[in-house]
Amino acid sequence: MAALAGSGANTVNEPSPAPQPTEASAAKAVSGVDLHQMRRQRLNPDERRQQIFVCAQKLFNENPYEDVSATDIAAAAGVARGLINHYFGNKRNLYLEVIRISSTVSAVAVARLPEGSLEERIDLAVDWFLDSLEKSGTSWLALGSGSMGRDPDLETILIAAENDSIELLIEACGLAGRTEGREQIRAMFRIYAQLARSGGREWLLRKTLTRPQVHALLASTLAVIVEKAVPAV
Amino acid sequence: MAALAGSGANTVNEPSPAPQPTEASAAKAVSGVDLHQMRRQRLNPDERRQQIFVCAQKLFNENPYEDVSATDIAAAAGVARGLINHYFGNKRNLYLEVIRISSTVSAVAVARLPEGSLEERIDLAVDWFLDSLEKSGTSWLALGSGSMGRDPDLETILIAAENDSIELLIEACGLAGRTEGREQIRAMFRIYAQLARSGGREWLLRKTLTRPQVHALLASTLAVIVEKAVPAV
DNA sequence: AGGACTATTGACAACGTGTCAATAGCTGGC
DNA sequence: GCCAGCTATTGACACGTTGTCAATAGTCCT
Repeated sequence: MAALAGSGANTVNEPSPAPQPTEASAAKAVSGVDLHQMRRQRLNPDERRQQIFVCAQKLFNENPYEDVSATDIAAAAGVARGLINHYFGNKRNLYLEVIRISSTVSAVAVARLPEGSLEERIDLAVDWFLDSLEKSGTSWLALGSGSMGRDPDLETILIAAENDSIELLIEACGLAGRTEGREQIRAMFRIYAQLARSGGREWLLRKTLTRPQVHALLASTLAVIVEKAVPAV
Repeated sequence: MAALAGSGANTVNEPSPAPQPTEASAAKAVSGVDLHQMRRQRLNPDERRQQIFVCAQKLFNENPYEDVSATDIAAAAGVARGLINHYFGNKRNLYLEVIRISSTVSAVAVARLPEGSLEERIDLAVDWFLDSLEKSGTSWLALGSGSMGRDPDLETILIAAENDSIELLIEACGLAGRTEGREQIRAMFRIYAQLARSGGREWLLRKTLTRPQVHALLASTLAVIVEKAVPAV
C-alpha cells in the first residue's frame, strides 16, 4: 500500500482521547537513524485496542479493503502485527468493526421533526440528510451494495445501521402509525435509501449535479413513494 | 473455497461452442484412482482462453472475488495455474473481463419502444427492465456501487455498461431531444438506475416485495423524475 | 526490591500471487 | 512415417499476506 497522509475527514465516535499513532511508528517510518531503542510501552487493553482501531479506521477510509494489509495497520499503530489478531481475531473482523461504526453516521440525531405539511417535512428531512452527508464525508458513500447478497456479515451490519435512519424517515413521513404492511414499507424506504445514497454520490463524488438538483430529485421521489407506492401495499 | 456445483444461471455471450471443463478436471476432482497419466492436450489459444474464461465466470458468479483463488479457477479448468497469468495477466484482470461481459446484460435489446403516453411507455420500460432482471439472474444485482469511487477500472466498466441502458431509458422517456442539460439528465437516470437495481434486490434477493409492488414504485418514481426533477435543470 | 500477571512481541507454517525457464504436444516438410 | 521447429503448457521459485503461539518484558502490588 502506498503510504499517504490524507486529511482523515470522518472519524466518528471517538470515546477515548484519541491516542496519537505513537512516536514509535513515526520514528520507524521517518528514518533509520533514530534508534533510541524505543522502550515498548504497555497500555491497558482498552486503550491499545482503541488506538489500533483508530489507525485501522483511517486506513480503511482512505483505501479499499484488500489494499490495506495487517502490516500497514500495525505499522501505523506502531505495534506488532500479532497484536491485531490478539485484539480483533482477524483482519476482516477489524474491518467489520470499522464499518459498523462508520455506517452509524446519520442515525445520531434528527432532533425535532417539525409539524407541517408532508411536503415541508420531506423537504426538511432531505435537507437534514444532505447536511449529514456533507459532514460525514465521502467514505460512507462508497460503502454498500457491492457485496449484497454475498457477504452476510457485512450485509447485516449495513442493514442494521440503515434501519435507524429508515425508521426515522418513516416517522418523518407520518407513516409511524401504519402497522400492517410494515415490513414492506421498510423495504420501500430501504430502496429509497439507495436512491439517496446514489444521489449523494453524484453530488459529492462525481460532482455532476448541484445540491439543489439532488434535493429536488430526492424530495419529489420520496413524496411520490409515500403517496403512490406505499398505499399500494 | 467450498466446491459446489450450482446451476450457473447466466452465461452471456458465448462465442465459441463452450468447451466443457475437460475430462482432465473431472478425473482429478473425482478420485485419485484414475491415473492414466492424463496426456495434457494442447488447444489453440482462443479455445483455451475461452475455456478458462467460462470456468472463471462460473466461479465468480457463485462466490465473491477474494474467495475464488487462481488455483480454484485453474483446477476447474483442469489446467496449470500459470496459464491463467499467461492468458489474462493477473487474476484481477480476468475478473474485470468477466464483469465486463456479465454487466452487458440488458443492453441487448429493447426492440421497439412503442408509441403512447408517457405513463404507458414508462410502464413498459419498467416491465422490460424487470423481465431482463429476472432472466439475467441475481449475480448482476450484487454488482455495483460497493467500490465506487475507489476502484477506477471497475467503475468505468460498470458505468460504460450502464450507460447503454440509461440512454435507452432516456429515449423511452421521450427525452432524447434534450441537449442542454444532457450530462445532468444522465446523472439523474444513473441515480434512478440505482433505485431500480435496489428494487430488484428487494424483489429477487430479499423477497420482501412482490413484483407488482416494485413495479409500482419504479414506475411512479421514474414518472416524477421526468416530470419534476428533469425540468429543474 | 522482587514476584506475579499479562500485554506485547517475533518467528513459524500455510497459503496466494506473478514470473520464467524448461518441457512436451502438435504441425508441416521431407 | 518421421523428424525438427514452434509454442502451448507446465512446475518451481521468490515474495507478500495471514493467523498462531510460545517466549519476552513492562507494570503493579506487596
